[in-house]
Amino acid sequence: MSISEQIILSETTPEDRSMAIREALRNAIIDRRLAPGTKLSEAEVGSLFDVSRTVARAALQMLTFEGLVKTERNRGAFVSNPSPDEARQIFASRRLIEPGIVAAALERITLEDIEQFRRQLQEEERYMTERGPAARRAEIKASGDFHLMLASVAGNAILQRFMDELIARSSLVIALYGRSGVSSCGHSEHFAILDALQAGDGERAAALMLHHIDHIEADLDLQEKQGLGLKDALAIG
Amino acid sequence: MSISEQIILSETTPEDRSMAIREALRNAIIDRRLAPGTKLSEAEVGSLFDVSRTVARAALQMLTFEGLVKTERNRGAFVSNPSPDEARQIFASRRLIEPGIVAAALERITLEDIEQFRRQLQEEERYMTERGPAARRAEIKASGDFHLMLASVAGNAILQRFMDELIARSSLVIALYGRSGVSSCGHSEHFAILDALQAGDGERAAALMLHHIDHIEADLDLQEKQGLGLKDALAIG
DNA sequence: ACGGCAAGGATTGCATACGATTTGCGCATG
DNA sequence: CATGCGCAAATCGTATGCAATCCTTGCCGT
Repeated sequence: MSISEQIILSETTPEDRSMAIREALRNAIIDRRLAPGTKLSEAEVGSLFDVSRTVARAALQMLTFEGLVKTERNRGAFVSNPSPDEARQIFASRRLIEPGIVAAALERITLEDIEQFRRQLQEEERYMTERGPAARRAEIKASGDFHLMLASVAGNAILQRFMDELIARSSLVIALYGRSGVSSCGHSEHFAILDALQAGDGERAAALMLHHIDHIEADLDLQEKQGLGLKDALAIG
Repeated sequence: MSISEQIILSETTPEDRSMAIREALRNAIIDRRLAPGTKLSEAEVGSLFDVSRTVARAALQMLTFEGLVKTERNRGAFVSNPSPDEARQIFASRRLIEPGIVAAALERITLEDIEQFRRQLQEEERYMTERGPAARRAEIKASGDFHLMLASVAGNAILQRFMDELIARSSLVIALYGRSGVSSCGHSEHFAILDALQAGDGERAAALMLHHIDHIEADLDLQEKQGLGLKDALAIG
């Protein structure tokens, strides 16, 4: 493990430290500071955050439930390395859910919300001008945030939680299989969706969202890359 | 807590006992053997299943993630008492997801699957003839199983997990707010959906599924019945 | 008589200790 | 030199102990 920053979470939440650790690890994973396959030993996580294994374990359990880490009995927890097939399932799920989210959001969104969204998107535009892995990570994160904000105004806590998981895993997949400037096209599409919402055209907004997801997935290179070594050896041998 | 049967899970799974406990509690909750609001103390659960608080706690954590129990810090875990609003969100989510599941299932379902489904449905019919709370619980459970089986043939593990949660919470809601013979109409609708699937008519199957969900929700009496026991006592006294 | 308050009990939150299981390495041996 | 066996290190799974927190309830002052 190589989290450069020893994150101080003493001040953040006096309660539920495992939640804070989950959040920190979650961010590290979807930012790709923790590479897929990285081992997350309970003791290591615990010492990094200066807590006992008990609470570290709880955090890892939560992440396992979210599908961001895979736990093998008596072996440990590892950052999830989603297969292309898993990636396809993730996007299939999003295609199913997000149009509905858009429709629900249309019912409840206010002008203030839309203003807020626009400010957020303009904020993101700054990252697009920059290059480098840090900027790319910020892009991926911000792009996901748009979808999450949309889910939050939809007013359905359950769907919001589903989206939380889907976006997190999508970020992981994009970081793994992403090809190029995902966001350059994705960004304008976010604006287009907002426009449709503002115009009250749910039909169009949903269609745009579908296209948007298609574009994101189309930009991926979903090839079986390094089949865990074992499969490579078997296939080659 | 009053789980009559002290379930023996020593033989079931030599590994991951917390998972077995989760399963047992889960069944008890959706079968309504554990009433909403029931306190699930770590020590009590632990002693019931003859494990330490640690593993009991893990099981409760998982159930909390699924939304079947609500945990209050420093207070304990309680069987979830879904509000009418939560119930509406659950069914809204199902309306969003299940038609997509039907469509996906259509692509992959085999004749054997359909045969299996029919056998299952006929099996359920036995329960319908009986009366009493036990039969009602069995009905609710079986009715949910149909949807879960459908999700499993859809071939999307993520959606399947979402449905797992939605069905579990639906069962809880139906047990809480259900009015009458949910299944009498629901059952025939299951057959109708199967017929549409066998005919390869995804359009119709999805529409039938939507109607089916509508019917289930329509049969609920979604009034704020926040008794909490206190008000019960007051009303009676 | 009523409202605030403090002591007591119960329960969770967390840390640590111990046993179980797996992995990897070294050594003996063919 | 290759191979198989066995031991040791590491890590997880689980139990239990202690401290912190919250609720209850009885008490006292007003």
